[in-house]
Formats: sequence, C-alpha cells, structure tokens
Amino acid sequence: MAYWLFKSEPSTWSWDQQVAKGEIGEEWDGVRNYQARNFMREMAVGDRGFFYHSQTEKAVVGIVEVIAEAHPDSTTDDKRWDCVDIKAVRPFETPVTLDRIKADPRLGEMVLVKNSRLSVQPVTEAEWRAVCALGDTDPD
DNA sequence: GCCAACGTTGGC
DNA sequence: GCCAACGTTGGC
Repeated sequence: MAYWLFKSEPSTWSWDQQVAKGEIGEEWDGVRNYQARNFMREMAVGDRGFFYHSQTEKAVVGIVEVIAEAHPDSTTDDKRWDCVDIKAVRPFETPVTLDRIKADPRLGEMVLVKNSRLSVQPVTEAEWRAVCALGDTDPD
C-alpha cells in the first residue's frame, strides 16, 4: 500500500464536504498538472492519503482512502486529465499544521515542504507515521 | 494583497 | 527545441 497527500483549498473543496460524501466518496477532479496526474495514475484502491487544507488553514486535517483507480476527469473533455475517487476515513484528532511539519526534522524532506505547489504528492511510510503521531491519530 | 516559485504556452 | 511571457498557486 502506498501513501499520498491531497491538497485542497477549503473554500473550493473542504474536508467537511468530503466527509459528507460518506462511503460513496468523490472524484478528485480539477487537477491540471502532469506530475499530480501521474501520481494519481499510480494509485491503487486501498491506498491511503492525507487531506491537506491549503491557504487559510495550512494543516493536514484528515485521512482518506482511494476507492477508484484513475479514470477520465468528468469535469473536462480533455483526454489528458484523469483522476481517482477518494472517501474520508477519519479526521485528525489534532490537525497537523505546516509549521509543525516544517519544525520536525523527520519531515524536512516531505514534498509538501520541498514543493509546496504540487497538489497531489507521494508520502513515505515513515512520514505517514510521523504525521499521524503528531496528530494523535491512528495511522492504520 | 503581495510576491516568489513554478508550470504551461506559444513564437521563433 | 529553446526560451520569454504569462498564469496560477500558496505561503507569508
């Protein structure tokens, strides 16, 4: 199983909206960046991801699960763009802010720190466990 | 609201 | 295929 991070502006698509979709989940659509798309194409059903709020909150707020592999993005006819479907698994007990991530020596190599503009990113298992620990949240 | 960083586009 | 111009993102 692989780990990922999905970034969203809460004003566009928030954790609460994701939770409201329940088990049905929702397309992670609107991505128009090749790197991000390529990561989604690598995802498998059952992979886990962090749900990160950018801009106002700048914190990891929840855990999601990939429930459908990459398929055409329904918001465009452009064949270049694919996306996966994800569902909310559980919220973070304590949201882990970007400040805390930056302050943690174990997390200095996170893509979130190194390439803050990439909206879909891989996360290593070590990073996954460290962030979950900071957020007092079950990593499994 | 600003600006740096980065990705994409299009002219050559 | 290069590179300048432009648009977008996201942290501050």
